[in-house]
Amino acid sequence: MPDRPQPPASRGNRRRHDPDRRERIIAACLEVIAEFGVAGTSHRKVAAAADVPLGSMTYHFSGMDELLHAAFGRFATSVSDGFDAMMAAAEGPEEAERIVVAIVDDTAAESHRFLVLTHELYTLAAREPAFRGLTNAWMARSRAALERHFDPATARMLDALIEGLTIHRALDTEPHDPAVAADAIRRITGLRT
Amino acid sequence: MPDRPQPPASRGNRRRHDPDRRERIIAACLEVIAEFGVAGTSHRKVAAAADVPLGSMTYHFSGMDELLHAAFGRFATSVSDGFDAMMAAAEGPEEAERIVVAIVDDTAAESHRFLVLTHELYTLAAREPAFRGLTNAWMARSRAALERHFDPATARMLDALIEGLTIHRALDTEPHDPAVAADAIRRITGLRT
DNA sequence: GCACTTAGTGTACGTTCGTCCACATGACGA
DNA sequence: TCGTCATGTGGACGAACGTACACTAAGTGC
Repeated sequence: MPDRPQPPASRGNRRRHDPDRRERIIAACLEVIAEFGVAGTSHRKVAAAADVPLGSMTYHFSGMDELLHAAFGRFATSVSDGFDAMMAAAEGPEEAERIVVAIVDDTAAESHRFLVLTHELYTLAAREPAFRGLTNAWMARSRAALERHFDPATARMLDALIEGLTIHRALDTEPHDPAVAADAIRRITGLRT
Repeated sequence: MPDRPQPPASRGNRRRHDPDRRERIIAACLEVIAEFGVAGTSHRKVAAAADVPLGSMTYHFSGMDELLHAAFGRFATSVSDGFDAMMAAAEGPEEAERIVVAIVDDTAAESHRFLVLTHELYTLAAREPAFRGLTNAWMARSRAALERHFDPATARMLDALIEGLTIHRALDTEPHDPAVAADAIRRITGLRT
């Protein structure tokens, strides 16, 4: 039998020292943004999602902006990592092109979460220069990854095209002919696969 | 000497019947969104910007969603109108291509407002299907405008490319070589100007 | 000019928000 | 074991929010 009164079981026996706390908050923040948008994100919702006390929010982050910055930084980095790894795995321009086509198809079809988070970030970056660093770094890494297989100018064009194709595919409710995207990419790369 | 107390002069002697009121609210709403984002838009801010009483908000619009829908509808329509007019003015694919290149250059350089509002709309559409109708109609009109000069498949590709180029140009802080965008567009159209 | 309808408004309510700070708690050297 | 310190917390506070509704003002037929 414990000699101190137990904290309410529902809150759980939170250990005081929790080294992953900050990371958990960031992860929870991304989930909240994905569900409610930046517009609907609040310290309270994030705290609830991460199962941490409200006070932890201002303890770990100076304010909403810092939290958003950290969350989107993590998001952009992880997406960049994934893209870079895929490009690194390709063994030549032809295979790289095939992978790019697959990415455009898959992104549009599957990942709603990715789409929402990306746009929330772009929207933030469009208005507040403080978030431009994030998008800049992301774009720079995308281009660098593409430059493994294409010349710099083509890499830039491809990067922009991927962006536009992904957006239009995702937002359009009518079904798309996948061949159109593949053809567009081929016209940019100039490869005759 | 008036027998009734005057309303405060600062608020002005608002006429009761004001047929443009709804439109003024919509216009003010767009300005608020451009400045504070959807996240920072409230009935109160819009009412202040439009110089109408708070009660007018719920009188003219059932809620924030309806207001946003009306505002973005107006925005998308006006942008579509502009683009369509420009395409209609072009006298052949070569001129159309030149105009498209100019649009990409200008949009990135000048219109911060356009960029912000566009992304706010996309973000909304990405999360809430209720706003997809707006983006769908917008995209459909863009494609139709391009189809004045290009075949349907090329028009789709061009539309997506314009999107991507505009975004990347606007968000990138490093200066861009305009020739890259022009070259990308040429690769898609296949024209040898 | 009066009675009645319609259009529009001011305000108060309950909710949710971010921030703050007095305090509780675990870590740790003596 | 105890005292001290840094870490972390709970709850209170004022500001801002959307909504609802009793009301005023303008329009309209007589």
